[in-house]
Amino acid sequence: MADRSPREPLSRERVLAAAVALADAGGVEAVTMRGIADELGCEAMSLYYYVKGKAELLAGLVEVILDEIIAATDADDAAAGDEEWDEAVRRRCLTARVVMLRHPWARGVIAAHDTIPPNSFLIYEKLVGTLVGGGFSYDLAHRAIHALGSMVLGFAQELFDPGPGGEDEVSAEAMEQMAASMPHLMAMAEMAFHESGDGLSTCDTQAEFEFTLSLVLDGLGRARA
Amino acid sequence: MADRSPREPLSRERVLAAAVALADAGGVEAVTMRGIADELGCEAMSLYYYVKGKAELLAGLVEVILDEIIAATDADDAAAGDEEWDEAVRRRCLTARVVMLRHPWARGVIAAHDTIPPNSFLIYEKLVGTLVGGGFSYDLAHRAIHALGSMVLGFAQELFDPGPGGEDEVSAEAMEQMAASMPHLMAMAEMAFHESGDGLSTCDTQAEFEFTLSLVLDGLGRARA
DNA sequence: ACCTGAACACCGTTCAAGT
DNA sequence: ACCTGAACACCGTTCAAGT
Repeated sequence: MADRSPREPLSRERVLAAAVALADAGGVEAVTMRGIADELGCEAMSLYYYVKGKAELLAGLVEVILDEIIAATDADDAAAGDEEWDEAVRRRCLTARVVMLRHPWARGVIAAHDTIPPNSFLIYEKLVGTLVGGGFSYDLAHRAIHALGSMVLGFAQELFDPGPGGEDEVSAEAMEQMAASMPHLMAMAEMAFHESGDGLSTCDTQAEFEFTLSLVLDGLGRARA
Repeated sequence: MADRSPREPLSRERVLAAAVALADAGGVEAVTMRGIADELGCEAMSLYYYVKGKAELLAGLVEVILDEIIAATDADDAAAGDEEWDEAVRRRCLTARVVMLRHPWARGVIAAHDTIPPNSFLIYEKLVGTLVGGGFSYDLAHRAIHALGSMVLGFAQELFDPGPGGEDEVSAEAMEQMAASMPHLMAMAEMAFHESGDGLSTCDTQAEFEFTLSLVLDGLGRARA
């Protein structure tokens, strides 16, 4: 699979794209530094100029497929006419699932990855927007995100957990810049902040789990009748 | 971590236990043939006498934590008095979650693993039993299993899919033996068989996904009001 | 039957060196 | 700035050989 074109410049995007192609073809175990290099017609060490290491590369893969989900749902949103909040949410979940099915390896990689992909916030922001627009309180929207995330991605993530890495990587300005473009997430975070006295609260995933569980059990009980 | 006792005989169980210990302490990446051997005070090659390879070892790890879930829920069941179907199911989901939280690495390993762990059928059998006992049709019980599985394990598995491996590994007698001890699963499989004309049907995971999605969305809509 | 030494192919990663 | 050769530590796995 080497020798695509005489001299296409390397780039982080090309590296990630090659990695995705390898994963699609042969699963995660096919994603190897040397394999990617082969695909790109370069040496394995060249990749380190665009990616810090294997871990960052896998994180990059997650972001790529999340971007694919974002692109797909955005296109859908643009094509959609007037719809209720639940119609919109259902539609987005289904197209997200289509993307996930296109990359069967992604489930495992996402589940194994422990830090939150930054671009997932874009998805949440939009989702919370639709929910609040549909009459949801920020509190319920928060629970909804957890419930739906556990369905589509396969588990609920922490939303506001800074993670063990500390506050490096993202500068304060970049953070504020990001926050400015996500009014709904900000409002939601503030909500959570007020409720739990001690600073920026991490999600109570136990409570979220029980909430979703109740949703499902209630629904099953109703379906039984 | 070597040199536990002068001469404890190796065994598949000890190998898996050592692997779990390593994973608990350092994540999946800490699970290495040589690492396990160190833990057990033997050489890496000795492990191949009890485990076919790394893949089978990971499959073994999944079974170990499923066994842990089974043991925990069984103990709970024994301690529980009279309860409605939904109380029992909720309780089991919660204790299953406790086990999953004890082994954070398990989520990724299970999600990455593509074949169905045999002992998961034990869990399903019991679950279907409670549901049917609670007035569920086998059809709805089937959907319930998918919905709950996607919550606890993080995704819905195929239930009757023989998998790409063909019918080796499990002999016909062992299969029948197993089937005899799982009347509810058998009944459910027969149900699915009758509905889809063409042989032993694989699950329509798309339909299951949409069903669970509707459960969640309906529940959210109700919570909003 | 159970375990191991030696050996192989392959991996991620570093670093000094090339252009 | 971008890429690579050489080298290292570490994998999984095989196989013939030990007891």
